[in-house]
Amino acid sequence: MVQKKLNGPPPSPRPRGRPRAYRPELALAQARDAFWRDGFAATSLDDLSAATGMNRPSLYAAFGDKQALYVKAYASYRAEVRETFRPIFRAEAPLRDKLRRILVAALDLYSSGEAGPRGCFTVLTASSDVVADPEIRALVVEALTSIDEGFARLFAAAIESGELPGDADPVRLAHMAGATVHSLSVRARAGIARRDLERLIEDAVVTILGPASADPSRGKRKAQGLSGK
Amino acid sequence: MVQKKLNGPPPSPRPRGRPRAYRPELALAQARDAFWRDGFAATSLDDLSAATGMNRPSLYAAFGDKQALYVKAYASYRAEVRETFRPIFRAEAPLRDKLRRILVAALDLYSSGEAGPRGCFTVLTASSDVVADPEIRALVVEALTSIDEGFARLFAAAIESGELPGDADPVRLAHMAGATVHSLSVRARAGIARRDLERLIEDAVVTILGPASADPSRGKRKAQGLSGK
DNA sequence: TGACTTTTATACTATTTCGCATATAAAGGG
DNA sequence: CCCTTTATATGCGAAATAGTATAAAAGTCA
Repeated sequence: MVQKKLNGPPPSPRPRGRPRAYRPELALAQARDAFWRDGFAATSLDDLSAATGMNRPSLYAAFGDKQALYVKAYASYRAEVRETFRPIFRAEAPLRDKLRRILVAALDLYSSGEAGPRGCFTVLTASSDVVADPEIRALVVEALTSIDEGFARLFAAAIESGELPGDADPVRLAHMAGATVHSLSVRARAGIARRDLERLIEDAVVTILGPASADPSRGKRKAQGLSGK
Repeated sequence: MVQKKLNGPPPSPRPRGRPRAYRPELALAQARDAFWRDGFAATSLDDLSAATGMNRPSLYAAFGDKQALYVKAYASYRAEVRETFRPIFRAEAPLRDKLRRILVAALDLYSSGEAGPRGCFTVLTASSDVVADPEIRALVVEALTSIDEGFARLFAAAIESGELPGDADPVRLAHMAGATVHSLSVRARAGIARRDLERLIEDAVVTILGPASADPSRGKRKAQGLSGK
């Protein structure tokens, strides 16, 4: 019985012509790395061609012109960052540990890069191009908002669970956590030593949540910088 | 009595050749604005020529090549920023007002720019070029350090004067104030509304110094987020 | 096998970019 | 009035850059 034409979409329908010599997702990640390091203007198509292993006509066929490729690369960065942080934000853990883990994960991300730490694509690379390109600006605003909202949800949940006092202002705390993330990004890219950045993280945790109780057996922590507005 | 040759340096000795058609300081400021807006790579010599009104040979004679001009432009930015903030840091005022004024002055600076807000040259433009140029990196590290140290001195003086409790940690508070500045810069350049950024400033002041006392007649403010290392 | 389809590889063009060579302009000195 | 000095103006040229035309390659389908 011939069933070829009756099948739904097979797992791999093998397209008609010559097969691709690259994997689109991988190539996009490599282009993203190049843009992330050098920015839009300083990354030439030759650089992108070398980074992806694709020649220019293939780049154009796959992603469009340089501008379109940049937008796609940045969007892929954002998607990957979301995937990285979602489980950390959702993890079951005490608020203080969770906040610290989030900031350390951000630091890890910003410190990565073979040719030196790159900071955050949103904060450094894309923000620079914001003046020239409204599409990038919209993406950057969305990213900044999303950071704040993630932290605000975190703190709101902590109020709900009693880990923060009821009169704490989640938006205010989220602003400061977001500012810490931005600052980590800038400092990491400047090459500030990791030890100093870990110190910054501790300073932020203490400032946002108050000093850790010396005696964990006491149910109520010394809450500082929490209430008000 | 002929005294021409005996005089010390006259106020304007009139140099020998054809007089300059530009004022070096002004031209440098205009080049700085161009770099500030678009970054190193995206600013061409034609752009710089148009911005300064100088043609390229004059640019080279006055400032050297593009790289050297960039470094000089960034250095001039730093010098101007220092001049702007020195009096605000030194002003005689309550700590809370002073901190707020500093942050508002930063916001004003970052919001400036004819073609949209530019953020901080250090945080956005120069940081992007840090990966490629060690000289820029050194300047950026110096700038970041200088921000932290300025705030740390401010808080240390406040401890000295009794405005902050003796066990407050000036470096920790300075880290958070610096982070607020970095965050303001990023958000301003992204085009976040000024109202929201003023809210961020208030949130930072409250988080760093604790909520303002509702009753100023009481000598001791409710100190929050202040003590502890 | 041979027509068809899609991708890759090479080479090309038009433009931009940086840096500089050369010629001209505007001042002072003797 | 001519020479020297310094700056400006024009424009050249080599290299880089973005984007594309064209042809070869590597598959499928019948």
